[in-house]
Amino acid sequence: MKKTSHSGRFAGFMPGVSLDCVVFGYRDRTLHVLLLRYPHTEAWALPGGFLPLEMTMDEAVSKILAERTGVHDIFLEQFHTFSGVDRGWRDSALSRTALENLRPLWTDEEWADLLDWFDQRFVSTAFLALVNAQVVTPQPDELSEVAQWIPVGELPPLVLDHVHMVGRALQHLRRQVNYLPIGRELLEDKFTMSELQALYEALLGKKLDRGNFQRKMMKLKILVRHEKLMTGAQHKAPYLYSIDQEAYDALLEEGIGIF
Amino acid sequence: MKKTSHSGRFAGFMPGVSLDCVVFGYRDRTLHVLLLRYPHTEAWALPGGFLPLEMTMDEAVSKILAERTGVHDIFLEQFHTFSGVDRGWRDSALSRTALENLRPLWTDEEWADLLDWFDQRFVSTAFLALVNAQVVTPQPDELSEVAQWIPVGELPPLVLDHVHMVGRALQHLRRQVNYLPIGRELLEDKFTMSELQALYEALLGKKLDRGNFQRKMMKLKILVRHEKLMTGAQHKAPYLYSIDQEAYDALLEEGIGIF
DNA sequence: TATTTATTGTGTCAATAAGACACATTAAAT
DNA sequence: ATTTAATGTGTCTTATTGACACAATAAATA
Repeated sequence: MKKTSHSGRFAGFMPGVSLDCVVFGYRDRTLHVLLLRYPHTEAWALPGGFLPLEMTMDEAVSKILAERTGVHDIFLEQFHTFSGVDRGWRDSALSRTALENLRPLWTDEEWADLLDWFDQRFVSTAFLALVNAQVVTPQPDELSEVAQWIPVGELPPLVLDHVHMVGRALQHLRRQVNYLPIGRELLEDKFTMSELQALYEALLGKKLDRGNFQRKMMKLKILVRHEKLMTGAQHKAPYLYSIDQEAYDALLEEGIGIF
Repeated sequence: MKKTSHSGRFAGFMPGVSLDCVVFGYRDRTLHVLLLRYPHTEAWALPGGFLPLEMTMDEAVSKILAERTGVHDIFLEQFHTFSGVDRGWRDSALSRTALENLRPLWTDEEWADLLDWFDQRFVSTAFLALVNAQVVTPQPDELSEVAQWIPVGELPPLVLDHVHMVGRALQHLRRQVNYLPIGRELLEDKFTMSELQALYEALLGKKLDRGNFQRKMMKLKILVRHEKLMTGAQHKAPYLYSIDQEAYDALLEEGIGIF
């Protein structure tokens, strides 16, 4: 197969093709997104990167996420490919500044190479993932100053069309809820019923009836009840539950409609 | 924005990026796919093409479909981006032959240019559409010998990973049925209830109860009943129905769960 | 003309699910 | 011992689903 025409640092990547990750994390009863901040700016971005010639997107996106944030071994699902005509780093002041602040990291030659690469229009395929934000602590890479969980309701300025990407990812997720029992990836191994309910309420953006929620979840037969959790709070101690992996997988096969 | 490095015939396109259309048509109570056959071969393909630098994918895919098949003004929805490492025309004997049979159409110079272009690895975003196969008659373009409706159950050999694309499109469609009342695009303006039922059965691949189907569709309040259809057959004449556009659009806003 | 045939519109009935809310339980504070 | 706040569970009404029955009817047949 023909080699790309780009040389230097980016010779091994498909030109004009990029990947971005919308990683949702759950913490403090709120849905968060994993964002990177570029040095010396207010410009944040989704973790993303480019497609190596010898990798599929699914392979590449896992690698990119691990390299840029340290987050690894999670399930990423493609949800949309963004192809705006002006999808390029030169297009907005925000992304241009973010790029220029990286200047000190490279030699003149590298910088010219890099500018050339970033001057392209990129078509970007976006992936979606769910993790437990209490357990997963992202680490920024050399390109970013901060890697952080940000509540979806309080998004800072993002480069390119990344705000739009987060919106589409949320929309996709809310539809998914009807097909897949979500929770395993976002919560601790053991959790209370009200924690699970709070998660669904955060995802769906609406209140649910407590009694009905409990009945509905138990009828799925994927929850196992464990010992009670003694929090020290002045009320009845809730049971802890966990997800039965086998039953869960079996349910995924059929697909279900809840809510 | 930086220009692509390709010259000649393909200078105006994003390198390594392509688009494909899975157009489903309904006819004879069977779901069909629109396919093109390349000259002097048994190699069929989905209508596809490349992404012009100045177009979004949504704009480009409509243009491509119109140019390659004459099918225009239909709603195409992106459903997946395929990124196999070996997605290239040189990868399989079938697609290589299909390409070589086009040799007579070009001069030596054009041919070299073309080979160079087709030697790339392509990342392809696939779109999905629904039309009434009785009304829409596809016309092949200069690259293809035949443009034809083929039943989804009888797919011929397809180039690249196009079989896989059709499979994913079908899967996507079956999930969509749960959210959107499909039918408007696939049937005539007026149709009988059993025609509508047959369509759903073709899409879902399973039989549905006649009485319950009728009740369920009527409860959606998007069907308008018209005069009876006198076919001349020896049985009670069925009513004709059509879809109330306003009610239909309103329902799309909310989203529904049926079946 | 009366009867048969194939298909259609609608009705019924039991089983199941959804939504709203009530009530008793319980760990800790008072 | 009583109160408090949250939890587990039950109940009741209303919708929804799935399976099936039955009458209506346009044309063919006798």
